[in-house]
Amino acid sequence: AVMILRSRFLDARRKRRNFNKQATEILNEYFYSHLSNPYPSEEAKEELAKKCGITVSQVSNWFGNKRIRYKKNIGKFQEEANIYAAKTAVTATN
Amino acid sequence: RSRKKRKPYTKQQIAELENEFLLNEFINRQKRKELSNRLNLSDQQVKIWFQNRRMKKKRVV
DNA sequence: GTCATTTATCATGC
DNA sequence: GCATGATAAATGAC
Repeated sequence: AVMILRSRFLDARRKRRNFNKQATEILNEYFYSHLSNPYPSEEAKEELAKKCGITVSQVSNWFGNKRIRYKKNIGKFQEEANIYAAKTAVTATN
Repeated sequence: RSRKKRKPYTKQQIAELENEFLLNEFINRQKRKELSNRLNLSDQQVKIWFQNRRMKKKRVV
């Protein structure tokens, strides 16, 4: 019983903290501009990690969660998809 | 062929798997069979558990 | 065998 | 009360 409690306490990686708004923006921009193939290469992950101020593993976690949750309920993310689609469209014209 | 649903193992099962992992990170067929039999897990499940466990160990930096 | 994934579950934030 | 990030089973490429 003590071991169980200790193992859970040591599992501090699970003490989650939300990413800041800027990092989420960057990740979403990449995701929705690569919606047909949302699998960033190792180099792309490192670049995203650097921009967002997080680790490569955290980038992988974010894309893993995003892909499955988007696939499971596309309707819920429709509004969000439109926002970033418009955003990338604007930057493309500039 | 449908994907098998992920089912978390019990504390008892994990405790015994971890204990065996301390002895040797690579389990042989013999021990694997006896361990899977004792824990009511398939031979494949024990094999996969050790693979994932080695990845987890590597991940801790 | 490793290793990037998929999927469900867990733990926390708010 | 769900959203979100991290972890635990399970699959598949290689």
